[in-house]
Amino acid sequence: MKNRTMAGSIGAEIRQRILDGHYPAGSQLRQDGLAAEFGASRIPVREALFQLEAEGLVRIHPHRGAMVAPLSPAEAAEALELRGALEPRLLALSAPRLTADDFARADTLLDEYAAALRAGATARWGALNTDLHLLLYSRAERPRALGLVGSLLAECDRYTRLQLSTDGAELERADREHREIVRLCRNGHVSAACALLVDHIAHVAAALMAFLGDGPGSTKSARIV
Amino acid sequence: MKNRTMAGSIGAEIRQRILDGHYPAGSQLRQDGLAAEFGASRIPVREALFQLEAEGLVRIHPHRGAMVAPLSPAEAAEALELRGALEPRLLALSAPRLTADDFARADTLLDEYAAALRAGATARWGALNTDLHLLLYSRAERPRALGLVGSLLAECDRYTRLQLSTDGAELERADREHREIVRLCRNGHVSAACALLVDHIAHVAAALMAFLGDGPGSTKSARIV
DNA sequence: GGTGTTGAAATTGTATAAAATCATTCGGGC
DNA sequence: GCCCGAATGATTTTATACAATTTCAACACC
Repeated sequence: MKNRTMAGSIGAEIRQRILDGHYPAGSQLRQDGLAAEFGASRIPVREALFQLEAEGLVRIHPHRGAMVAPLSPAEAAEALELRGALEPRLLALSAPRLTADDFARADTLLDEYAAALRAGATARWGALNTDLHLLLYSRAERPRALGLVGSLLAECDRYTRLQLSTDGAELERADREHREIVRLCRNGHVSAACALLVDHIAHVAAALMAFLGDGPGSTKSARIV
Repeated sequence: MKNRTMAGSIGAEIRQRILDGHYPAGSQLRQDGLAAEFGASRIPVREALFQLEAEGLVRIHPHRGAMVAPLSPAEAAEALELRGALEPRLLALSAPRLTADDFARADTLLDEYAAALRAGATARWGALNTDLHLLLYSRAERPRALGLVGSLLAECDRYTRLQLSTDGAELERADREHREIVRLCRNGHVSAACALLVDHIAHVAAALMAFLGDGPGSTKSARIV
């Protein structure tokens, strides 16, 4: 446990379980049960839930408890819209300042990504994707925007995980685009990298919308929630 | 008190006091003192502080307490950058859907603004500015972006309040631009309104940066923090 | 048969009190 | 004289206990 406070570590664990799908979307998160599960009191659990609500992963209704934020096409679209508005700006600021160590770490992430791709380990993909994107923006010196994009990436991972259970071809395309973005950044072609990033996010959005619209269920929200 | 929970009303009150300057930037917020001040326990105070930290108005260091988020030119610049990235998109989506009632309410806000301007009541200005901007974006159907912009507007108000103590001319310019934006939206000139909004935010940013740089103190951060 | 009401059970919100952590200060050693 | 370390004080963090609110179900009533 690297977190100094219990609320922080509990929050990190709950976040992980939400992203893993261990706590399904829309399910109630009872403070008492969580407290018993973590061997703690309800107060650090409450604080963890508040933090997760700020990140958008949990919804809290006063006197009615907390639930895992439901998945809806509208919210996925909004999250991807925000990513499309913010990430290119961050990349434009950060790319010229990326160091050799940063690119080395990016290569490592890309290799891990490819390994997970061959192994079919979709569980690792979400974290790797988030780490790569945040690494590319890390030199922008925009801490608030960076934290916000981190939350958005986590939220998008929840939807992408659904999508990947039926369609794995998107992963290869994402891998190619990631490699190309890194390559363009390394060679100093910042504006080209940003343009490709815009396409990348737009394509993820389009594919996800197509998937959410053509889901096996009859109605969209019913299938997802 | 319209809030259903005590933590909510305490949070609203603390937020108001931060925006009013009643709790100055960088000052410690002791849970015990706040609890005594509100006649409540420390737990709802804690939850209120967590919520305010998510909005960016409060910084919490584990085991070291909470403080009002300090003011720095870098953070002001980032907040205005984010506003510049988000608000035009929201206006483009919302403007075509604004109703007659919305415009009537906008006129009311503009009149109140003008009245406050004549009376020299800069205290009212922040809330009116926030309300007007959020009203213009309210039909975009982007709840997450709207909440985020609300937080950014609140944060910007803290800096603008500083600036207005020495320079009141900016208020008139803002008033003119607000009226023009509303007029363009009402007449269906959405893209022109968005372009003016971009200029509006850019000008606020430039004026604020000039003020923060030319402050009476020698160094920038020392004067502000 | 449908609807409104009333009661109990469960869950959340709050208060009080104990435990852990951090900053400070005083004393001792180099 | 200056730096390092332990005790002290304050503050946060967590646990336990209590109060307020909501929800669900049974039941009377229209």
